[in-house]
Amino acid sequence: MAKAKRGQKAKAKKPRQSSPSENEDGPTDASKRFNMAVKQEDGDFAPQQMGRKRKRQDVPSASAMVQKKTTLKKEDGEVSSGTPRKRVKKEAEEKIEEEEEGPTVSTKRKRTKKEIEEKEEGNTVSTKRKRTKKEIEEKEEGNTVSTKQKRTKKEIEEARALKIKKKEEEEQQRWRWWEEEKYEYGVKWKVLEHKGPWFPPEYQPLPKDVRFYYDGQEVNLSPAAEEVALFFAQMLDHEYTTKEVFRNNFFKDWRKEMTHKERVLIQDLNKCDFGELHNMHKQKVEARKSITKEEKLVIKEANQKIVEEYGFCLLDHHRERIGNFKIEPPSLFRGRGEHPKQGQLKKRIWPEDVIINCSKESRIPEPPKGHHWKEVRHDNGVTWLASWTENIQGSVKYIMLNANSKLKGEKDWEKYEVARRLKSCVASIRQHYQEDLKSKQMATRQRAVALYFIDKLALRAGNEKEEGETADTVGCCSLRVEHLTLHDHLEGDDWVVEFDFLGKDCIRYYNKVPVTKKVFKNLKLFMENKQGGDDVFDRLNTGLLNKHLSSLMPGLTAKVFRTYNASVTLQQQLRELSNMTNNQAEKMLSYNRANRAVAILCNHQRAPPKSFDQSMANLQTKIDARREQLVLAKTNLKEAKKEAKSSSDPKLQTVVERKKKAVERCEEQLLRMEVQATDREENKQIALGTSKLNYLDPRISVAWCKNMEVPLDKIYNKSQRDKFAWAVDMTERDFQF
DNA sequence: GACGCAACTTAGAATGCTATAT
DNA sequence: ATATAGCATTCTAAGTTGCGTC
Repeated sequence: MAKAKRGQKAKAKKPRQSSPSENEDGPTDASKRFNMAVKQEDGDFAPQQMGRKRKRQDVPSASAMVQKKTTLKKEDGEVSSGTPRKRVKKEAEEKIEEEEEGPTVSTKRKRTKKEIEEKEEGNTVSTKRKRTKKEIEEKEEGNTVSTKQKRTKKEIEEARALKIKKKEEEEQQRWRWWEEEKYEYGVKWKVLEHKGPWFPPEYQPLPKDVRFYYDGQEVNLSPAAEEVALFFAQMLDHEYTTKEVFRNNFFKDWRKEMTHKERVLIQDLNKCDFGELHNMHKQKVEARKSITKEEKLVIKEANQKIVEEYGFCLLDHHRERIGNFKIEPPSLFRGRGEHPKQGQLKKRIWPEDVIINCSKESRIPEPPKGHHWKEVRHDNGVTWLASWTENIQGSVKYIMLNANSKLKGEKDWEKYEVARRLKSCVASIRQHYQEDLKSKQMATRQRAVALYFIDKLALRAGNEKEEGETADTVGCCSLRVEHLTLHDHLEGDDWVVEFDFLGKDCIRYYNKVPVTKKVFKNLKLFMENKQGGDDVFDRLNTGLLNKHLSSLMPGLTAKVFRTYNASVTLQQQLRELSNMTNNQAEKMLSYNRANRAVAILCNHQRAPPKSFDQSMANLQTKIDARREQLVLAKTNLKEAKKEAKSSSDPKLQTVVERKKKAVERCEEQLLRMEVQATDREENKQIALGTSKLNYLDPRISVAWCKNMEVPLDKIYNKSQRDKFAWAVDMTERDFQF
């Protein structure tokens, strides 16, 4: 069934071939401009945000990159507050460039202390550590009973020993797969054994006193209908349940789960009263919050048991953690953005739906009692342990290994090696697509412009999507005319392309980019005589693009450019921003700034935290209070000065000094808080984690830590260190991406 | 070369946990 | 002792890519 795809290439009107003269740019400013950009560093064409744009921030009239990329999501007709906010943001950013350390210092300091303690005392349970700390204090005060002291000392020692032992054990157990020879192509493992996935518990019907009403009348729902009703009731506080599409999809699927009788009765969602179900759920959540320590421990231990049993597998004689060993429980589908399928029932997965993959000679996992697997296969050409087909999109879901596993790590390493290979040939590739901008073939020109965007702006490839199956999002190749606005001149720049579209996860990409004359002219040509809904690149798709790329360099695809430009940007920014003479907090600041530059380049955003406005307001009241305090301190100082002048008492002079100090301290604190506020505002919508985890070659960071003498755990937490163990182990300080 | 699907990476939101502030 | 903030972890949706098929 060939469903209509948005922007059918065949339908799009064929743009006429341009005459050569029309596109002959000649050695104009355009090419000079481009060359300038190309010349960034090591002959690298620095990506737009960090290269050209960032530089231009210094020019007063130029607006900062951050502000250009307005980050609001386009949802529910929420209008992105473009300009007014931008101004604020720009000032904010400039300040941060100088002062960001305020908040960073404080949080970092805290962590440092904590971590030092961890190091010294061993990886003890927090309660233990707390007690120890307390007791040390008591000891210092000389208030403690001697027996207690002794125990404390002993405890500390024991804990320390335990930690060291544990660390050693961990190190010893770590599979140093990166020192082993790789398997032949296509072979992912030789032996794979596991227990199969963990299944969520079956539905437990509600107690009788929790009732559902239809049209004011109590209805005793069948278990199947009740389960689905509860999914909806649990979400009542969520915005989803107010959306028309969500409600309709839910209601339609819910009715499918009803008995005939129920279906006849329940015809209108608006007449459904889920109040008691909703309240029960809320109470449960509350109850969970206020349980005792003991109960918490019991739950924790039960969870640990599950992890112990199902959370690991044996891969080629090494115990490896599984990333997602739990079968996804049934629920209402929560698509991102305006997803046409939001609210549909995501059905319960039974063992009968699940395919198991393991080695022949291993112990085959046992299906839950009374059930059987859909299939057991032994395919060592794939990495998954189990899979099932999900009912919303009909796509396959997999159970795979954790990021710290060999299978994932090796692939990750490979990814960065491919990106590094791109580094050595990126110059010629750029030259190549510059040439292609003048091609007689429309398809070639389109490919060249698309590549230019992918390289310069780190856009994703942009596959075609089936209309009506997913939210309407695009990437580079699937850009439509309505997503671009061409400006011959804009804000002092020539040939500016204004991008405004929803990308992956319905994250808005908004950017105004000065491009070369050739690119600009080509775009005009591509968009000529087209409607807003037509594809800009009607002769291009990701397959064609990637085919071309792989002919330029083995393994090269569109997404390699993202990895490459992200990593290169990090390295360059680190070199530019960090300084050995800085203190640790300042070094951390430069690292985070470099990281942030990449996040901006890759357009990694998050929704502002729920409590954002509140915590912002709290901070503001603190600032106001401090400000008042400062005024008071200043008047006090004046008074003191006056008195000191009119009297010859030398004591008064010291009073003046003291008051002066107080004013200074107050000013300092005020500044720090203001910077913190600015920083928080700035980071409101920027997510650093994704780039750190997926785009930045960890060896750059490891080498930086070594060179800067910053402990690695300042930039990578435990799981990140585990994921990047290969890089931590092999990277020397002279590593260059 | 278009298409569909399998397999895998990348993504932000939701939730959980812990240290710190009150 | 409790509330809160902020980071870590979990969850699963949403991308990219390659391959087989016609």
